[in-house]
Amino acid sequence: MKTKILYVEDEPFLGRIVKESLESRELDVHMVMDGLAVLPELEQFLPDLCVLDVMLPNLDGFSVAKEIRQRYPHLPILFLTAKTQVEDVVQGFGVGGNDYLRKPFSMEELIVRIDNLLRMNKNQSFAPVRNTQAIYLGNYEFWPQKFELRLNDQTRKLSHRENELLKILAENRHQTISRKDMLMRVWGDDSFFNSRNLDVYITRLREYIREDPKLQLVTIKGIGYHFITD
Amino acid sequence: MKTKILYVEDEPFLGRIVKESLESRELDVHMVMDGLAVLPELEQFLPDLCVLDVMLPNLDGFSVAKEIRQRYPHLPILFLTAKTQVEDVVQGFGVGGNDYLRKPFSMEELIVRIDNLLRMNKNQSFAPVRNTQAIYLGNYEFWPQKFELRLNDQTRKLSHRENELLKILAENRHQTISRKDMLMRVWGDDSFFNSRNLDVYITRLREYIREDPKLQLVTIKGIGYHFITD
DNA sequence: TTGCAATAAGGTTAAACAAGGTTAATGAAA
DNA sequence: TTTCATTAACCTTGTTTAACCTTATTGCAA
Repeated sequence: MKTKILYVEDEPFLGRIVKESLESRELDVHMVMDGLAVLPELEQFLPDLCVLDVMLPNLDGFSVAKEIRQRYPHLPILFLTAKTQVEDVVQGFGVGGNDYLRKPFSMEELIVRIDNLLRMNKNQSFAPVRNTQAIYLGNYEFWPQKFELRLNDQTRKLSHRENELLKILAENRHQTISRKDMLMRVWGDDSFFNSRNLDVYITRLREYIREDPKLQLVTIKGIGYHFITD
Repeated sequence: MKTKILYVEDEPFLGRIVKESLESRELDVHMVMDGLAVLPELEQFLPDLCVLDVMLPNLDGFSVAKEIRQRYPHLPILFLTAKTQVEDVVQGFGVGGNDYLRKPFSMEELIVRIDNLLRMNKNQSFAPVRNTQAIYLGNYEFWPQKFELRLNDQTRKLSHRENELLKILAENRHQTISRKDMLMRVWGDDSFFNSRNLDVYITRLREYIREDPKLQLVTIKGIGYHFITD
């Protein structure tokens, strides 16, 4: 499957050139022209990387990045902007950006920077969970697109929330994941009630993975969880 | 423990300014002025990140980067150079660089870019304990990724704080570790209450390792602790 | 130099508190 | 009307705070 780029740009001219240029490098590019359209598209498309223009109608690129970062802590974000002031760069990294390229830029440079971010991120997250492949968790097979968790020849159907949560845990196994990240990605906010909700789902997932004692969902009180799979 | 930066720069003037500026941000900076001196220093110092000037005497920055990359696949490398041609940028990423900043640059921008690389790399660097499996402490086995401390066939689950603290002690066994370092790494600050907190956890860890009299957690009053494991 | 406070640092234990675990009941949607 | 998500109630555990005790270090007088 091709690497997927979500490209947010409101200048149609520049947009088309960049999009085509990236596509000619075997990247699957979706372009969005409005800040408000980014999050819905993101959830649909599940890209491997975002390229964001900063000046956008309705919702500026920095705000968009903040929202993205809340839900997807490891998704690489590259800003592409005419703002050349150092304060803008600082702000860009401050809201969770991972690179910042000033306009005008050369396509070559954009490409090597994209490649670099993808390379750095490869072992992180996100990317693993997508296509029709299974994720192996101890003796279990987890099929996130099918909402299924298998052990030998038993298959358990997962609900939407169960599936989302297990996906996040699986993507981030062997790292500590904050409760906040989980809440933002599964529920979209981290209010008190959703927080107790998360506890309920953690209990349920622990029950589902109980058959393999190698799988451990360790609580880190006050912080989050740590999923151990071997 | 401070984050360590290896800075390779042959212009003494610029070098001093950048070094001091980074040090004022609580980074531990070693500066090297010759391409050939980089690898030995690297192995000694084991930095968390390298900042490389490209034009160097004896061995240029790109070649140095290639060597570094061979040995340390995940160590972040940031190029800092007067070369502004796109081909140079492409080459920089091609040899394994992770960011490329053109001279003249602002200190602010360098700092946010360094922070960004460190943040992105957090979970896969080559720091001493992270990639290790078990750490053997006398008759005990300590599995920091699993939050487990084993003796023969008994396994004790450690809490987050217990685990962090034992990790620091284990990493620094046979050296004196200051209370301040421990507090900063486990609690993030060294206020009075956390300080008493540390005492409580030290007591607890002493109880956990009591079965092997070779293990001694020696108090050095007014300074810190010294963990003896044989 | 010895001996003896005085003080500060840390040790130990238990209580208080907050975070999360568990289970069941309620509510909403298909 | 069954399934899933949410809310609620009650329980367990880790972390922090507090109180009291022990040990090292310091300063000073004999």
